[in-house]
Amino acid sequence: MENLINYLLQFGQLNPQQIDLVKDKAKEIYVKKEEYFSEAGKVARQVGFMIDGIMRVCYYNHKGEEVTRYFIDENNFVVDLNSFNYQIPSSEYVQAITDCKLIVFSHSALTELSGTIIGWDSMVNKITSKSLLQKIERISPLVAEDATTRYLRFMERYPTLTNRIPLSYLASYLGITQSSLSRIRKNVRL
Amino acid sequence: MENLINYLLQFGQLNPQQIDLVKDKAKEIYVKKEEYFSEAGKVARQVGFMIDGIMRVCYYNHKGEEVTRYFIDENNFVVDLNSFNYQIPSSEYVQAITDCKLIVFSHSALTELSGTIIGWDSMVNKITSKSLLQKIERISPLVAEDATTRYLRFMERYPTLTNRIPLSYLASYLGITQSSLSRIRKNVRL
DNA sequence: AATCCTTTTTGCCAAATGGCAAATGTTGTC
DNA sequence: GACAACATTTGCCATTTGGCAAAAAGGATT
Repeated sequence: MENLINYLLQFGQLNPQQIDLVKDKAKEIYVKKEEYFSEAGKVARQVGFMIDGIMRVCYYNHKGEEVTRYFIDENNFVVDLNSFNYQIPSSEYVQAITDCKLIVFSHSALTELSGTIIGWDSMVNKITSKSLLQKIERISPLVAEDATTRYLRFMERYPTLTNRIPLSYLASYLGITQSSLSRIRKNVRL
Repeated sequence: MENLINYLLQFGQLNPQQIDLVKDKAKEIYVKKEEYFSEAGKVARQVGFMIDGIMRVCYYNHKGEEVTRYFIDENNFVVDLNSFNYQIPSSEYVQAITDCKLIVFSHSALTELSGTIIGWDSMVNKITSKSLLQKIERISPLVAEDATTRYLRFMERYPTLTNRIPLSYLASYLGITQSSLSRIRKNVRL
């Protein structure tokens, strides 16, 4: 819980009372490996803050292939924003890659915090835009660089992850086939 | 100006008084083709709402090549968010592709609106996250699909643009070379 | 250890894309 | 119209990546 509070304090001020308000609304949950935090076709009910573990966001493209859009690790929020904000059915899946522990808030809890804490909206604003911009920064270079570079960059960003996730997830994230990734790995090892 | 107000009203309510407040802070400017709306190394001073014209956001990758990250057309906000929000030097360029007319707000103007209009932050929130999500939605498929598909999708999204922008901008946006794009065009024409 | 199942690696060849340079086309200026 | 400057297309060939199927490697269960 302290992790979450520290994270929030980076984006604005909260007095002890307000911190208690936040804590009151928070709930700790666990999501087992392979299970979904939110699913396509359903409304995202909660926003989560990752305490432990890794998740991924994926969808099915027009060819029916599963594509991993991004990975989310500790000390980051995980949420299907479009679905959560407007409480409409989602078009993507958020799935635990490892066993995960997270702190969650329901939609109504956040609405209440927004009404109770002055400056809450501004904090949410900063957190949202920072995290979305980060995602863009991460995806963007994937378009312009060759596959080997993309793989190397991924290893820099998620050094501990590279060998803990299925090859297929990583390949679809990088926009290449499993075999290509396997070959690239071989070359990089040499 | 009406375009802007209508756009804003999609994301929240404003009474006539508040609309006047917004209009008071707004300023109309023109940016000529090829000129920059904001530049790498400088602090983004304003956020703009595109009335007329097209801009692009670009940066230089580690190989020194110019890469177009995205295009912005009419009835959308254009801003280097990271630089503008924190008033820090930017790392990318926002450049007019055609002559542009836009309505702009300074950073301080927005701060004032945030303090004056109840619900303003929440509107900004919605607009920001919607537009960033849209960018992600647009970039994401570029990673997974082949070059021809990317080009066709681009034409669907920006039908009027395809033949008005330099090949090089579009190629770098799609993550391919100019020659490849030229060849793809030829094939598509057939 | 033997079996089954899944994931990863590999081989083979085809298709897509890149790199480079020359040719062609376009635009604006005098 | 002639020219220069710039943008686009094309040819040639090398490199990268994909598609498919078989082999190898790893994991879990009995």
